[in-house]
Amino acid sequence: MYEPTTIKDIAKALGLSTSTVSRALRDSHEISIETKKLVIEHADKLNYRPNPIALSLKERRSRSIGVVVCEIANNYFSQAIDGIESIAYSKGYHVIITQSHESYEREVINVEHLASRSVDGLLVSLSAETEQLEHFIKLHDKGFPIVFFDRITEKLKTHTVITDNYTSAYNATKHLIDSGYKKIAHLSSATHLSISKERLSGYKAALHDHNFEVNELYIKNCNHGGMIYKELEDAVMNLLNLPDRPDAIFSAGDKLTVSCLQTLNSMGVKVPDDIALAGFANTPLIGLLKPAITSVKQPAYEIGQKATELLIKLIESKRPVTEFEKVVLQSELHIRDSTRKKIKMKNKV
Amino acid sequence: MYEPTTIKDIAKALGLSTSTVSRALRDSHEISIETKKLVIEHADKLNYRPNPIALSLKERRSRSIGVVVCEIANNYFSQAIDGIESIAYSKGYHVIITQSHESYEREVINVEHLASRSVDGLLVSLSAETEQLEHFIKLHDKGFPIVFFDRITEKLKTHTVITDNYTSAYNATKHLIDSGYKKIAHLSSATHLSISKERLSGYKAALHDHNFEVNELYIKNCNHGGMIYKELEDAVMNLLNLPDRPDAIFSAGDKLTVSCLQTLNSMGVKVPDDIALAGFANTPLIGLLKPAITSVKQPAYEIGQKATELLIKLIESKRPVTEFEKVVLQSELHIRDSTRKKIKMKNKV
DNA sequence: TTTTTTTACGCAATCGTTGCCATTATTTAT
DNA sequence: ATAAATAATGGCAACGATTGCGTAAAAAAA
Repeated sequence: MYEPTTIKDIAKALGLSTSTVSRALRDSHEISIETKKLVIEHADKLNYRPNPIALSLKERRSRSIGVVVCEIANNYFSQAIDGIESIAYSKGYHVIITQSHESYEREVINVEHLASRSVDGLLVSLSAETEQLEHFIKLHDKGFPIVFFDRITEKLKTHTVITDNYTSAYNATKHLIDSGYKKIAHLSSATHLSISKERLSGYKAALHDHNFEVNELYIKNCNHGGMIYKELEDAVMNLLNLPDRPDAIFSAGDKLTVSCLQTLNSMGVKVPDDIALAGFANTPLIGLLKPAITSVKQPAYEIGQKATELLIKLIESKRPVTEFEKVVLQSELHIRDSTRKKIKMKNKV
Repeated sequence: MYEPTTIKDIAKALGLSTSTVSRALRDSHEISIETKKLVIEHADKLNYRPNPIALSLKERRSRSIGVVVCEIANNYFSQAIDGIESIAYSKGYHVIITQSHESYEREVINVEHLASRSVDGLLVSLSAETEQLEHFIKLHDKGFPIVFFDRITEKLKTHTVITDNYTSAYNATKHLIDSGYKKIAHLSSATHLSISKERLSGYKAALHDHNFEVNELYIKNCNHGGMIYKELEDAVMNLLNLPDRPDAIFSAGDKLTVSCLQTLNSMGVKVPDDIALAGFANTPLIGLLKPAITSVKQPAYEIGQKATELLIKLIESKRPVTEFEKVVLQSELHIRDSTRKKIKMKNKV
């Protein structure tokens, strides 16, 4: 029912060949000025737009890049996507966004669809469920351009862009220590994710450097990355019911941090008086919460930009690339009410 | 550099014609079982995937739908997109998401790119800047399937899906009145948007039904839909500096509601004691804010689903559709601290 | 005037896939 | 034994746009 104008329609209407029309539209020097004018006028009148599908088929590229993230509702990712778009559009690429919803299966489906030629390259942040990487390796081995950001993997040699998770976690933990908290718990996402590992080691290092013991009971992982509220709630409950209850929680993700506060609030646990809370979070609302939460804010926009620049470089490179960059950007620690200094009971201990 | 397997590769390797291979893969009855087995095995080995671009070119459809919203960082829209995806995937369609960032120009670019054949239909929520609708009318006149949701227009005859904005606004305003507030201001998005108009009339109707005068000084519009913080801040400031300062604000959008609270907080204005606040908002964080905000929660997920169902029906219809639906879904009013009952000073007035 | 150059265009192949028709070989009916 | 039917496959065109090559006519040079 909907029939866009093609080059053929113009050719037929003007009694020319399709090649002439094509060349006239591309302003070739071997077409007379009068014919060009005629063709362009007619194309305008018929509102002609070249069919990008036909072009893709011919040029074997679509000038678009695919994005695979777990959830666009997460502010970290929506900011990253804004960064991705800013670079992509400026270089003439379109952006196709897909969500894995932390599901391995969905990730595979999205990747396969995007890659099978509708997209020139992929920007990926792995889902919490993903442990198998075959779907990426298959493509990567054939030279298909992929750049990982945020949740990356070492199993493929390619560009990666991340926040300095180690330092970010170290600083947040150190801040809790400096504020007088002694029993600091750590709430994180799926154990096998790169971000979880890096943040965990930053947390441990800070404890270690300040002569604190690492208590394994204080470390809780949510394997669904907070997608399942119950899982998070159980983890928090578990921490609260510990015989030696922690006096602070350092959480390692947007969703975790917010849900953690929600659980604490709903249980009537006062933050920071009963328990302090600091965590990774990119929500602009974080400062408006009750209480305002001390947060690690990642440079999501810049991460998206950098990842896209690297991807486009990969796509447009004439020869196979063998040298890969690992870009590490710094985060900002925003100190707010949820980690207010603990009043030290100096003479009581 | 990246060369996917084609039907030709299989044909050559097996000494068959491309047609035979094609038919074997589609399990045609006119291909012998042995040949089929041979072809399928080889296709598996070479990890063959049909090229969707070639298919699109041939079938003149891409089995994908385009989405144009102002901002995915807005929870209303990310929830709507989840609804869109749920239906689209179940019917075998892919979803391409684009953002207008409330810019008319960007909207036009996105629409033209999506429509010029990379997409079978469009789901649209208009940008705050959009007043001209030529870019949609051109397509619509040619029979290109478009469904509007949320910010709709009457200038095109097509399916639309919205929240009952009138009733939602009416109820929120009524709630403020019932809670004892007398001077209720209204903060809204660009005046020409359908949502603004409908919400404004609901607000006015509630005032009218309770014998309140409509004070035009109490009605503020942000023509950039809250994208520019300064604009919103000025509007709020303006309300606060009015000689007869309002005692409540009813705001008409996710971003507006939250930014309004932010401005009030930063100015040291107490909510609800100095001024009450109720507004449209779909952020799950709304209840965690300080104070928790009374909110109109729209059925964003369902709106996305319904709009997608209608669009796919349009796409797959054999004959031109002339009867269009206007689906109106109800919202939920969640009453929270920000509109706590005003203590009536009975004998003092 | 004849030869060479230039101008301006058309033809056909290409990208990957499928649909239609033709062709061959084999089987069945007469 | 011959005609007809069936099975299994190949060949070609088409989808829309681009492009190298070929060529006619016109213009320029000899």
